[in-house]
Amino acid sequence: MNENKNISIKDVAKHANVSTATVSHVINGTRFVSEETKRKVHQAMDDLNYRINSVARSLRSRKSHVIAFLAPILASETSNFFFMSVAAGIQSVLKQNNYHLVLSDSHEELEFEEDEIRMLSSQMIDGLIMAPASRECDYDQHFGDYPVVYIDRVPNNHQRDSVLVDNKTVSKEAVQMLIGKGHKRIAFLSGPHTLTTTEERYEGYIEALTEAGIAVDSQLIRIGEVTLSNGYQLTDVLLQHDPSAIFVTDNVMAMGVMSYLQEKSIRVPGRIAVVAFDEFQWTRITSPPLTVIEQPAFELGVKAAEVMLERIENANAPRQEHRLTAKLIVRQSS
Amino acid sequence: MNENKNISIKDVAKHANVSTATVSHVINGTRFVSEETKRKVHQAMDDLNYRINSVARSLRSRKSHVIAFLAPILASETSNFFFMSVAAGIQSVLKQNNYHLVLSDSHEELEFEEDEIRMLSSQMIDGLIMAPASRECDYDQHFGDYPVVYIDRVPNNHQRDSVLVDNKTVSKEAVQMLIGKGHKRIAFLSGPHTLTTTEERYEGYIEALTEAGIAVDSQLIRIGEVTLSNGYQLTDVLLQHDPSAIFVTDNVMAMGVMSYLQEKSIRVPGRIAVVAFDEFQWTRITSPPLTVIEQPAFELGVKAAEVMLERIENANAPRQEHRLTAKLIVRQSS
DNA sequence: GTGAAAGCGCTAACAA
DNA sequence: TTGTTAGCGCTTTCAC
Repeated sequence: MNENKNISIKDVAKHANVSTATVSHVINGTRFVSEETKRKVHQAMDDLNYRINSVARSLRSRKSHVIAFLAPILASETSNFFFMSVAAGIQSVLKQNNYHLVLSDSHEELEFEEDEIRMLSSQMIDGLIMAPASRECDYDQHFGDYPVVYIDRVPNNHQRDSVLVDNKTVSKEAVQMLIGKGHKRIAFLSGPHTLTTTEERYEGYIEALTEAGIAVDSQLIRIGEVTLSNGYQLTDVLLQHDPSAIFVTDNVMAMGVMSYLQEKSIRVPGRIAVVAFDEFQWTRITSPPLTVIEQPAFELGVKAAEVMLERIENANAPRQEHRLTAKLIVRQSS
Repeated sequence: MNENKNISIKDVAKHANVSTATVSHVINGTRFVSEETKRKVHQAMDDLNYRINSVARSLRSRKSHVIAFLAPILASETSNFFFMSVAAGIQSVLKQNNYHLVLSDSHEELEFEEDEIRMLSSQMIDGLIMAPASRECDYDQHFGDYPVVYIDRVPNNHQRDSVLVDNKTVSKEAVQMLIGKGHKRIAFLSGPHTLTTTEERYEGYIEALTEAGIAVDSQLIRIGEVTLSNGYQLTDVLLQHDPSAIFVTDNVMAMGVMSYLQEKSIRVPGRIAVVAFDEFQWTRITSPPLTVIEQPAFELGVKAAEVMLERIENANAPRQEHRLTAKLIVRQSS
């Protein structure tokens, strides 16, 4: 296929009349080499079309300069965009620091996730950034000897660095905004509380109500599988309890909500106001455009990568937990 | 962090009182080992919590069992979902065959792409599946000594396997459907023809018109940057030329179209019909729900992975070009 | 300023 | 049925 068959550092050394050590040092800048020798080596590398074999390099140096990102990126069209933005953020700082990113999918399922961790652990990675699929799992027993940074969510009782969104604060803010507009019966629609994120959003909702002296009505709280059709059905159920607003903590469910309201010609926000999580392009073209909470996905990735690199530098630095602020974007649906 | 410091095959061998060769063969099933010995070896591996070092394994065996997928996965929230579905398809067959998938982002930019190819080529991959960002580039000079399968699009004059969507046929079908409903002035809105996909869709459009004896009106054809706002603006321009239908070959532009029509309260399909590319969940919740062309993204990935594995098996098999059929989903917008 | 050589953890040819 | 050992391509210590 290509003439770059098996050109090794040895061939380059021979061609340039130097030792392999010198070639290696030229490549890595790890010790002084005279200009003249450098020139010869570069010449030889060009002539032979030499490409470093980073597998051999990793084996010897015990560093791969590869960071893995494990998240439910293939799971659904919504979660995948959030995590892809996170990935883009991670990538941007890794690239600057000469690290590489490997994306790995967890399917949001524990079993898949463990498989991937096993695989990654044997591939020699220098670090793992992950959005755990479960709070309950004891991940530590699966990890290899590399730093781990949790992103977006964390498992219970973990001892690692983490970079999270301040879900509670922004959820509270959103609900308070609704309360400020006179809403008293505010429904809460979300996926199961198996993730710390969902739980935190719930807490924000409860706190806003409580502080405003509004009684929490369990009829207005619905938890269910995160699908469009489930959002649709639960909206139907919720409407029987006469809410004047719905706070949906998931984007896909929000589509279900909107499709229900549209189909039944229920006026938004006249009859019912809607606030949803996540800013996607489609939230601007619903009728009316949606009020949403925009999560700093890219920045989450940037921060996580920064934390990772710091951790690699200094294994003993104190543990960090970062909370990034999300932004409420008020549009016509509320 | 973890007690699995440096357990090698050697430690296992010592612990089990066998040779490293035996351990290796137990792991890989590459030659007969007595049950008794196998048991001892497994025992030792468990005791020591041994994990294979696949870097060493790759170095020695010159196979990594890793396939890379290079595509514009981080570029935009739309393209990314298409390619993530492709990735899921690839993943599903690789997993069954004990291969691993590494996702790599091209940003839809040649420079990024070359960077990634360079990096991948030094990482010892067994194959590369890619959606080239450009038709013009001579990719072959960048590739290493592994098979390459093009997916979704191909560069000019390539000599590789490819797995593509039958864009022309389905586009033609869509336009014919519009013609069948009496439309004569059908607008065509797309991104630049730098990708084979866009070009093929254009050909389908032209062919449908021509065969129906409808003159092609260049005023009804608009090419532009693939963004929501550009879709919005070009719709405004197009409407000055009185089309009764719009065929948009890109999903993000379609959002722009819909947002314009909605904002100006233009009836769909009464005043203007809309057909767009790609089936996303949001296309079901626009008013009215969109008629779209659904690409077999997952199947594309499956096929590409299959072709790749065949190619790895047999480097000299004849070159394959596969065309998968896309599906027109007629909903209320047309 | 540069070279020789050991060895990372594994696989596989050869030997027994 | 199993063991011995060379060597994959690189980095890095030690020596000069």
